[in-house]
This record gives sequence, C-alpha cells and structure tokens, in this order.
Amino acid sequence: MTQHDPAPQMSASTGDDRSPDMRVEAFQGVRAARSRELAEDYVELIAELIHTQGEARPVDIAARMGVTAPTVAKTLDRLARDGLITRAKYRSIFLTEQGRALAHECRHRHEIVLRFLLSLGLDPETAERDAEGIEHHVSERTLALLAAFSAQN
Amino acid sequence: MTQHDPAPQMSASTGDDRSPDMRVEAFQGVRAARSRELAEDYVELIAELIHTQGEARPVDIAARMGVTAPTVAKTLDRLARDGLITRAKYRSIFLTEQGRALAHECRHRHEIVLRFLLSLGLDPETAERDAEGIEHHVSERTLALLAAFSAQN
DNA sequence: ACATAAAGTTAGTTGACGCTAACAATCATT
DNA sequence: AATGATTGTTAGCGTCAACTAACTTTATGT
Repeated sequence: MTQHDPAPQMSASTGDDRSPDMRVEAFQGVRAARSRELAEDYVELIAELIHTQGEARPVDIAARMGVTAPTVAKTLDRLARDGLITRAKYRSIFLTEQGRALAHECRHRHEIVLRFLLSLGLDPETAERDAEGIEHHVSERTLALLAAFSAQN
Repeated sequence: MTQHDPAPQMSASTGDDRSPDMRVEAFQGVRAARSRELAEDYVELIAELIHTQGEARPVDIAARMGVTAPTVAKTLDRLARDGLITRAKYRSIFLTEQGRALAHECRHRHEIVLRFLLSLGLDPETAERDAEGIEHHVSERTLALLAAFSAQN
C-alpha cells in the first residue's frame, strides 16, 4: 500500500471485531432499505385508508404523511410505475396484488415492532414514533425474536 | 362515495387530539432521522478509522461504505459545511468537537442496539446489519429500555 | 345551475446522494 | 529526479423526494 501501513488490526477494542466486508454489506442493506421505506409507508397508509375510509385519496395521504399534494402525486406516480398501485386522473387509488401483499407484510412488521416496544414498557407515543422508523430495518429473523419476546410478556 | 368525512384537520396544535394522527409526527420524525443517518454513519466511521488507523482517508471510507470516491468527497463537503469535520485538499479528515460528540453518541447507540440484538439470540451478521439500520431510529427512552434488557441477560 | 371551494395536476426549483469519466496531486521506487 | 501507481478532486449526469406557484377538474351549496 501507500504510506500508512496496514495498521495491525488486533486492538479488538470493545469486541466489535467486525470485518470490513460485513459492514459494507450492512451499509448496502441500509441503503436498499431506505429506498424501500417510502413505498412501504405509502402502501401501508393506502391500505389503511381503504379499510377505514372506503377509499384512498391523495388529500388524506398528504395530511397523514405531513407533505404537500404535489409530493404525494409524484410519489404515487413512482408507486404506479413500480406496480404497487393503479391510479387514474382525479380518481382514488387502488392497490395492485403486489401492493396489497406489501401492505400486509408491512402492517405485520409494524405491529410486531410496536407490540414489542409497548411490552418493553415504552409509552405509546414514543413507541409509535420509533416503530415507524425501526420497522423498515428489521430482518425476518429479528422480527421472530421480537414477536417471541412480546408473547412472553 | 361522495364524502370521506370533513377531515378534522384544523390547527389543533394545542394538544388533546382525540383521534390523534400522531403518525404525522412519526413520519416527520422519520424523515428527520433519515436526513441525519448518513452523517451519523460517516462520523462514526471516521472516528473509528482515526482510532484504528491513526487517520481517516477518503479511500478507506469509500471502501467501508461501499460507495465511490466522488460520492465520499461530496458527502464530506456536506459534513464540513455542517461543522462536523474539517478537511483540507489532499489531506486526511478531522472531526470537530461537534463531530466527535456525535460520533461518541452514535457509537454508544450502536453498541446498545447491537448488544440488545445479540442478547436476544440473534446471529452476529444479522445483528450487525439490523443494528446499522435501527440505531438511527431509536429514541433515548427506547435506548434505555434496550440497555436494561441486555443487562438482565 | 352556476359560482365557489376543495382536490388534483403540471411545471419548475432545490438539495441529497448515487454514478462515470477525466484530470491533478501525492507517494513510493527506482 | 523521474515515473507510475494510488489517491483525491472536479465536472456532469440521473433519481428521489421535498417544495411553491399556477392551473384544471370535481364537488358543493344556495
């Protein structure tokens, strides 16, 4: 290499002796998750609106997501492009099969994470906020463990 | 399907929302967290490189983050603009006071989350990957509960 | 029924964060 | 001191996700 020699890796400071490759993968996974997050949130919200209001309209999505209507419109275009929803001008939004499946999966994850946080003793508001952020980053394996924990409490 | 009822969406900024869409808050929080994520990851990595290699260089950051050198350069510019690092052309990177504080806080969170996942019984690889994603979305309150859980196991 | 309000769309901007290609500086070795 | 490899930078592009402003369509109320 160049000037700074390979620096003996044996410090093993606090036992986090993770290999670099492991972390590269972790970061790539996080980036992938981040690109899915918005879609998941939208699809989940849309499913809920259809269930509770009978239909999903951009206004309601905008209100609940806390963004403006044009932002919603563009995001919906992407979701349609990606085959998660169908939409027609000036009409309400429908989930495709694929969208419905994703919504179901997300709701499932969200509920397990939320239940776990509540069973840890967290207040509902914080639990909701944290769950919203955490749910997209929890693997199947972790999810199973969280569910198991909640079940025991 | 004329109506989806008259949206009780007025100000109501004075607490006591009966049908609280605290999800708006949650989503806004998630967006805020997302905008901090990258900075946190970089600062954490830089601190670690300084500790283990003696200095933090763009190449090493690029290798560990799994992105290209120009991407790193632009991100570092943003970090410098935001007062987290200082840098000079063709030389290695230093953390500011603020950067060091953030790095420390991030490392702390990361370790608590990781330890928690491991103490749940998760394999190290998955634990690392999930921790990397989760750590940015865990509130102080939740962090305390996770730490307490790990301590009891 | 027709004016107005609400909802939706289009156009254009901004900033973050990826990329490639091409160029510049540094270093390591001869 | 010259050279070639490594490292760093600059320029330019694309996508995503937010915004405002201005316009069109749909719904509502008297």
